[in-house]
Amino acid sequence: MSITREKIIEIGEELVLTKGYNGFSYQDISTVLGIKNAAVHYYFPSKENLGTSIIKTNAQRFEEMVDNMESLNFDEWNQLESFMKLYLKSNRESKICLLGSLGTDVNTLSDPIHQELTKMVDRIISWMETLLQNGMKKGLFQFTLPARDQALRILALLIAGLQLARILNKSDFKTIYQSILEEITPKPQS
Amino acid sequence: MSITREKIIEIGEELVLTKGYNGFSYQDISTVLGIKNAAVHYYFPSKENLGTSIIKTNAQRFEEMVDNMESLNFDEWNQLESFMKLYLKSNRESKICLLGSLGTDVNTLSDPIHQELTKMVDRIISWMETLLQNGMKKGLFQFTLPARDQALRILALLIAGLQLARILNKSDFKTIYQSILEEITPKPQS
DNA sequence: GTCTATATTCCGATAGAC
DNA sequence: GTCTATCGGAATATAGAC
Repeated sequence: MSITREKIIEIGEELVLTKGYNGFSYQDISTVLGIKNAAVHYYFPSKENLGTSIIKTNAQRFEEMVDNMESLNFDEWNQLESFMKLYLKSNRESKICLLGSLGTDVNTLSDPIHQELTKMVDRIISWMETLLQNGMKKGLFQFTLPARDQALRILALLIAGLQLARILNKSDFKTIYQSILEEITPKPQS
Repeated sequence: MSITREKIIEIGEELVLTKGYNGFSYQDISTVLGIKNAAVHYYFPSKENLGTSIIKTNAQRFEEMVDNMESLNFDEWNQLESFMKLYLKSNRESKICLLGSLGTDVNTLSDPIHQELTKMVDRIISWMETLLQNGMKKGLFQFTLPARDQALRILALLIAGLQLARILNKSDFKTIYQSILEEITPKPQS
């Protein structure tokens, strides 16, 4: 796997998270690398190829993280918190979430990239659903909704939290972040 | 105020909500109106002018709705539900929220439009904060967070709910919608 | 005041050089 | 295999016709 190819994906992802899929061009990428924009087309013939690769790379990173946490025997609480900390990092860097960014542009995306996006969201939701379910059985979490609905809520709060924080203030994301943890923290019996 | 001008804003808003700010062109608008794209520049010299007008029109509509609900003596619960029903309608029409759409593209927007966006989000949050505060005093709502934090959460859930629903399924927004109402519904003492 | 013809820049993409 | 010169078209925008 070429190093240039990897850098293109990396820069492309950064651009999707900062300027949006329709807000950047091959030029933006090639300038950073000091090459002509057409050179990017060698690695990714169309922007659709690049977009798909960005999502796939991101999805793969997610799977590796999950595998890692499993092999390190992270409990459900720590797994969820590790996932959420990715969003804390994005907030610090004024980036938004890949899912929220592409969610805005979804109607302008071709089928392959659209499908890849749907697949990734499905995967994350179902991962979190299982995590919440198992964590609740152990008493690590407490919530009343069906686990999938609770997962939907958490993901939605993270996604729009980053968007709102970029418009308003970074601290607003931290507020939302904290409220998520409180939402699922087991309450002592009264 | 010219009728063409109003139609341009209307079509422009629709396009921001379906394809994103960087996902449509003056051509898209002029084609619908059966004129040349340059005619749109007569009304809005630059896309920045159009973008600003779209936000201002939207913000004005919000203020009119609030005024209306006040004069009709809507209680806080009905006011919040009316606001949220706007999102139900957007979900049916597969549109996302203006705030979420522009939140993705915010780094590509020029200062005037960026400021207009910030102003509108600030206004909505503080409106909802007051609403929640007053409604809680009357016993219409129940929540433990500071009112502004609770408002942030509700807005975030609505914004990302629409984005996720467009990627996954319309019914996922309804799930989130319902969960918001449950989140702030007063619980009977046990 | 309203719109069109036209300019300019930039985009994604191809053909071909090295 | 890697990259550049270049194309066709679309984007925003101006100057000027009616």
